[in-house]
Amino acid sequence: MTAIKNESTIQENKGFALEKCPVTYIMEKIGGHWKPIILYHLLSGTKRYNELRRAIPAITEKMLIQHLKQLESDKLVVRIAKPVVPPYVTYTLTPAGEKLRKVLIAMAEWAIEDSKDNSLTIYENINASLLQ
Amino acid sequence: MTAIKNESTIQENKGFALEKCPVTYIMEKIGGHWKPIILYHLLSGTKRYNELRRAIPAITEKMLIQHLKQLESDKLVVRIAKPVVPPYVTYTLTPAGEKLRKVLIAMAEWAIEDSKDNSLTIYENINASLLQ
DNA sequence: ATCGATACATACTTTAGGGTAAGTACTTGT
DNA sequence: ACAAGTACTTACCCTAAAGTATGTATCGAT
Repeated sequence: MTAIKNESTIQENKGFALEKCPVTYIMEKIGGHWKPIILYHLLSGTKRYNELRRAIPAITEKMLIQHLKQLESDKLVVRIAKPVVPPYVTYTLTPAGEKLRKVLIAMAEWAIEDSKDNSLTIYENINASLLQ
Repeated sequence: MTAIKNESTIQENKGFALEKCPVTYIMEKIGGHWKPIILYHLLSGTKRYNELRRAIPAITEKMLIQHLKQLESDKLVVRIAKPVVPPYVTYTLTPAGEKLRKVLIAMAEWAIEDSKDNSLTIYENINASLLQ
């Protein structure tokens, strides 16, 4: 109707959000489905490319390498390639990446607790449906 | 939980990942661009729908309501609607949602530190009330 | 009588993320 | 001779997520 959606430039708003909201900031760095998983596996130390692949069987090679490159350009991991054949490439957390440990561990802890609580409520729901 | 048998290798792998990887689990709940931001704003207490809108100017109404509903069905927030006109609807963290405080604060703290190190933008310090 | 405020709903379109499948280069093992 | 292992790269496709733009219900206020 007469309502003119006045969301001026959404880019402007996004800029504003990025300036003021740290959660938005971290989402730009570790958002997406795979990045936290990759980082989580790197918490236990330097890993070769194929070690990561095997540790995360559901990821495709394209996704793995793509996100590794993004993490590298965001200075969260370091890529070290030894000039040998066959290739020997390792990925290691930078100090900034290491500092994500607190975040990732907090995530994992929450997940473990929540999945416990949730399986309880699932059982409750099953019981409830059986009682109807 | 027993994995659902599936012909697809990918689905099987995803099931495996979900079973074994808590980080994957939490990504299913708070993954995506907007959810952590919404949850972060709810840390400071119950908010009306429009309060959230104004707090997150970059989000569209569709995204906001969509994610609020998902968060509700994942038992992370509670929606309470007073039967009045004009509508009065509030969103509050559940106990499970409250437990995300550690995760979200860790995220925010990391973001502030990292952005300083990158000397991009100096953020204002987090609202102290969020840290209690 | 229309307006504005609230809290949504919904049809449509666009975009970005992710998946599939194939190829590359180089060398050791059989 | 050729397969196997390593660490990628690239072209193509498909879907799910996100954005755009509207509509809806109700009431008091102007």
